[in-house]
Amino acid sequence: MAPHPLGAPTVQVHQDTQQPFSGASDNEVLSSKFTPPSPTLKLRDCSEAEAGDCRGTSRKLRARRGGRNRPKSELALSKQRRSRRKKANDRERNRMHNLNSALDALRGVLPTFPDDAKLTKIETLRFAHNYIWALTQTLRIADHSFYGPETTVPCEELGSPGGGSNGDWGSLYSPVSQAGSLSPTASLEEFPGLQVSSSPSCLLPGAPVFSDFL
DNA sequence: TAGGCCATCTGGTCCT
DNA sequence: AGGACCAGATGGCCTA
Repeated sequence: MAPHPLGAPTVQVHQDTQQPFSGASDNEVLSSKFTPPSPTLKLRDCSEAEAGDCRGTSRKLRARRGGRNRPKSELALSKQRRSRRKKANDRERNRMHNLNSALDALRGVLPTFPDDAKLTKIETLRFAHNYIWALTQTLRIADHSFYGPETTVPCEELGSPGGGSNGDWGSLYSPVSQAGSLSPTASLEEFPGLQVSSSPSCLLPGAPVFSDFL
């Protein structure tokens, strides 16, 4: 598997994610939702097994075949399916917990106030996306001012990703602006390197105008 | 109460 | 064969 940009190994997996259901066992969960195998399974089992088994193979033949290939009873098959499903559910649960841990880690590095409502998943992703873009633009502007202090950066050059349409990028801080719990300017107080200007101009070296991103 | 968000289960598909 | 990943379904919780 290719190395993950987020650095999967650094993601903390909490104990409770490893054993998430201390209260109710998986068996309880499964038993409450488990749906019995479909009636068609019986037919399939028969077709999967050797035709002779369905027509009544002699005991001698079955005995000679040995334990491994011995066709399992309906009960055993059902047990096996249930066991596999249970294991798959556990893995899926852990996988989602890992995903949520990574999202939490991402939330942790995004500039929000402690009393802000927790960003939803989609908000976190959009915010991170736009935040990275904003930081990238800041670096670009910093480069411009480094090589030429008098240099100004036209708005067109700063154009937002995706061709400058406001589509995706209209959502910079949208999570919070939509929720009303975090304004762009408020969050930017935590960015020492970033300055906010109410002016529509993009010509302030080193000062990205976040209102242009909105 | 409707709508949004979330966790979980589940079956399908692809890969090793 | 078994694991990872994905998307749909479902039900619970919370808030406007």
